[in-house]
Amino acid sequence: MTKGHSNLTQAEWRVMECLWEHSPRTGREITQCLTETEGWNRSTTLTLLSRLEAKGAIASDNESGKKTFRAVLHREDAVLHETKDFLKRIYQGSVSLMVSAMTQKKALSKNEIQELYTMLKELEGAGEDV
Amino acid sequence: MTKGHSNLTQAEWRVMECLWEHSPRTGREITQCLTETEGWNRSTTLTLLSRLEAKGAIASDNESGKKTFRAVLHREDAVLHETKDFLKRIYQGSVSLMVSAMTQKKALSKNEIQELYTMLKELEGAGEDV
DNA sequence: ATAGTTTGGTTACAACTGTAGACAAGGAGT
DNA sequence: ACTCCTTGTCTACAGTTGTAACCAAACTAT
Repeated sequence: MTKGHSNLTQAEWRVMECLWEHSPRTGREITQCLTETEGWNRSTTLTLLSRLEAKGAIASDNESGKKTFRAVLHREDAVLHETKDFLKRIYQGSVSLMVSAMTQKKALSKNEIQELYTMLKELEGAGEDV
Repeated sequence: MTKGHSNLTQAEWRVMECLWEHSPRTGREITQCLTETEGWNRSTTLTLLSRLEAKGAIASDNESGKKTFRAVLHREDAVLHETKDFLKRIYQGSVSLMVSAMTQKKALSKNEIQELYTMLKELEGAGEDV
């Protein structure tokens, strides 16, 4: 799998996005959200929710009769994990290699470059005095 | 799928790496390479080779009795495709978002940052007069 | 020619994914 | 209490992926 081991699948990722956006949420809200954005059948979303709960990525609370789901896995962590995994697989773990490859292929817009540059300039500056 | 549509799977990617390193190559060389690096059974590699050929990512030549395989899909293209796909999935397509996320999580070494910065500085310079 | 070794192809199979129908428990309206 | 809707669980199923055993053609050394 573009994925490794306990990574999220693409479909699961979509569910998480939905929960990260706003958590906790009722099943109704989640299924609705994904029916709209992905055209999924209610069951599909529910199944994904189970799988995610099994994986420990989300949890459900059932207090007061109303069941709600909430993300346990933090977006940042998932993102970082996925990113590292990706970089390792394709670029031996190096971001610079990636950026280099992209620029070579002219896959970065002027804007992107500019933005990146500015960001790094700051980092460099901040880094000086550490 | 961590993958979109006609993307390479992780295992397939490994086979391609092997072929990209040096192409064309005989089945023997490839299976050997992957047995060493991945511990795969000969058959496993052969199966992957078939699948890759079916996908059109590689091709085989059988002239002079000796069969050889060669990469058809170029590494750069595969890499670019995979990268775009990844960025879209996780960072709405933005590299800067990615770098930003990584720095926030302190997932970039000083070196990486330095390297990136230098690279971009040049790009910026080159960009001026386009 | 014969037997053993390479080598490639075919088939298999379990785990994982995407996707959803069927069913059951809990509420709401009458 | 009875029926209808809502909501969650279970089951299913086809396609993909990782992994490999098995078989047959080719090749090699006697």
